[in-house]
Amino acid sequence: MEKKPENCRVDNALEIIVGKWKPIILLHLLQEGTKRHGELKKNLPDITQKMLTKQLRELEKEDIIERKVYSQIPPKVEYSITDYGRSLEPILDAMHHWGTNHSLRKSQKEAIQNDKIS
Amino acid sequence: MEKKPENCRVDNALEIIVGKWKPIILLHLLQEGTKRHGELKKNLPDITQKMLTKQLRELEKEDIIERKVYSQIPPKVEYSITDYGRSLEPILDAMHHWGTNHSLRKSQKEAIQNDKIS
DNA sequence: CAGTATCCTCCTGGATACTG
DNA sequence: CAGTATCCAGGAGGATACTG
Repeated sequence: MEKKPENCRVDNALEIIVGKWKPIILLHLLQEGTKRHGELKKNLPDITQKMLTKQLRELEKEDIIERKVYSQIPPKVEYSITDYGRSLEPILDAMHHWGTNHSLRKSQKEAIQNDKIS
Repeated sequence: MEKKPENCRVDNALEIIVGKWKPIILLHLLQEGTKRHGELKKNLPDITQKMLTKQLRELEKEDIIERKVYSQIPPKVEYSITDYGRSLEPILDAMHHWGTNHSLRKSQKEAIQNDKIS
């Protein structure tokens, strides 16, 4: 695996992960297992149905999640992480770890700023 | 560090890294050390000056890189990774690793498709 | 229940020209 | 050399209404 900048493949991973709701959707499926469309919607109160469907479809197209349709009325659709999708977990963990530390750092900086002012 | 989806901090990290040219800029600075504006431009043939400046400014604002200006004519400006920026390396490595494997996987899939057709 | 179908807004990124 | 200043196109994401 070449590490020279010219051979950068970071964007290949970013393409998959980037999307307003993709990381949080992946965390739900990774940590809580299979979920129905409606359950995800309930856990993501601010997402619209259109966006939820769109993000799920994009993840499905890349084999990150699996979509299982039950032909019944009313319809039932279940989403789950694929093995391949699970391979993203170290990346998501690393980002969550860094992100947690980053927000800490930011609030500390702001505290210092406020001290200076007062 | 809570790992429940509701406490997701992945986006905090994504915000910093996402940007058409940020990952590759970071790799250059991480792996080749301090660089002048013009050197980066030369290594990134397709970037416009406006975009290069914009991406660098955004990284600087987050303390990921440092900008050092030499007051002389003609001007000289050097960019380098900060210690804090270096803390992103595990994330970038993980994404590069995953991304390399992902493009391999994709080309294998395409090969299978072509076999089926012919 | 789990979607489509429209319409709309904003923001990212690019082309191009100019400057201390 | 290392930037600004404009102008512009495309796409991501959202609001809302409808449907098998």
